Amino acid sequence: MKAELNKIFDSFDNNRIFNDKSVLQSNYRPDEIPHREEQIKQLASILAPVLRGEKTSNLFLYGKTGTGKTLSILYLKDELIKRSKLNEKEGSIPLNIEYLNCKLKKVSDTEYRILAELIRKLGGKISDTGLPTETVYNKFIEIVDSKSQFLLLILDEIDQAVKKISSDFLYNLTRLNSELSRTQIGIIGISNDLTFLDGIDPRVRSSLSEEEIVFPPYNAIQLQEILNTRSKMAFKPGVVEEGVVQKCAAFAAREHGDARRALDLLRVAGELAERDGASKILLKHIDGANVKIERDKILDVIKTEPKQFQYVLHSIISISEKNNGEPFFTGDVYNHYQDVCLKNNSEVLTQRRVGDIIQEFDMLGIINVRVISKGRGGRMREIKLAISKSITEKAKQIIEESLDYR
DNA sequence: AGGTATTCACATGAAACTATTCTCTGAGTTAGG
DNA sequence: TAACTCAGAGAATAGTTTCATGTGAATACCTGT
Repeated sequence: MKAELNKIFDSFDNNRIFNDKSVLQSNYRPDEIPHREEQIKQLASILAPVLRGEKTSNLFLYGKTGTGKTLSILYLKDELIKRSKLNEKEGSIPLNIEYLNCKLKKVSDTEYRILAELIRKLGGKISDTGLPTETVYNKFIEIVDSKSQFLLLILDEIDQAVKKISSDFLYNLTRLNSELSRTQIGIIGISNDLTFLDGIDPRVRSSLSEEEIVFPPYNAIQLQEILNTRSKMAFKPGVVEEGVVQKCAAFAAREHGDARRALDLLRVAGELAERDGASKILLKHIDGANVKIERDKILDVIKTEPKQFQYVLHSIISISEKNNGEPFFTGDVYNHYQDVCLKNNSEVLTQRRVGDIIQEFDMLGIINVRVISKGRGGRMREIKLAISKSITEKAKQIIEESLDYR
């Protein structure tokens, strides 16, 4: 045993693969952002007026995940702040830029919490709950207006937030300036969803997206370049086998040019190679990484789902196994789910709710769902599992463990 | 045959309810001067 | 009299339930030829 352990530790000790793994992690911010020069220039020209103390247009950034939106805006934020420090002189109005990701767990997805988080970032104190939203607004205004300044609010993944909150939130945001006397606020929204603004009140839309910038996906060649630069820093020389980078890029290009995904692939492939004790990252490690990422993502979701979701999912998996992958319907799931609940002495949710849960699994990509009508046979969702057998097995096991099943 | 009307089995939407968590307020209690 | 405690009122949220209404197409039911 000891010998084995030592062997494992040794192999990690004389790490032959990684030089600096953090370069491949998603929070790493490179000095250069390749292939985004155009967007950054646009951003800069739109935002530059703040340096002269003029109000900027509100701005909206679009682009799929992993197209460098966040990276670019953060880069520009730093540059602007640097520059405004430089320009600072008597009587000039200070510039403040705050970045907030609306999707983070602690921010969750309520108007209240977004504001509270902003207040905290601005140095105020506010409790997590219990106060009327009104109070939080007032506090926010008070703190922003306590001294004169320019404030740029960067709201990342704002579409996620608005999905949950009513779009009144956006309306309130756009009106904020009229409530403030000494401070000017500019809003920069970031959204993954290109159609996001379609369903929004036109007045809000026009004032919120006075300017828009679209971040197109990277193509395979651009991805390769990005990967090459990073891999030079991340790995020791010569460990990346010929074609590995190309393959990573190709995988990610297929997924709407998601650079984050490509970097993840490369990193996980490196980790797999390391664990294998291999001296090089081979093509097969990429395939392994692809599977592993997918698997971890899904299993992680399953683990964190609440009890009732797990019962429903277990039912879905059981039925799917019985049906040999043939699609089945809402009613089947509900019946099975009822049995499961009764057997486990758990309360039984209504069909209405279970329907919603099924839909949420669809959104998570665990199942595929389609509403079909079978004429007189009724109208229901056709359900198919969207994950491979090895994952369902594991998922079932996890659920049974965590629920003390049956 | 061709055209309506029905009907099934849910989907989808809105509103209301429940339990929990948190703040704030003010009454009552306590300890120190 | 100041400091402390503690119950009760209000708010917000997540997760539901209840009630109401909507839906796509296979089938049943007509209709006139």
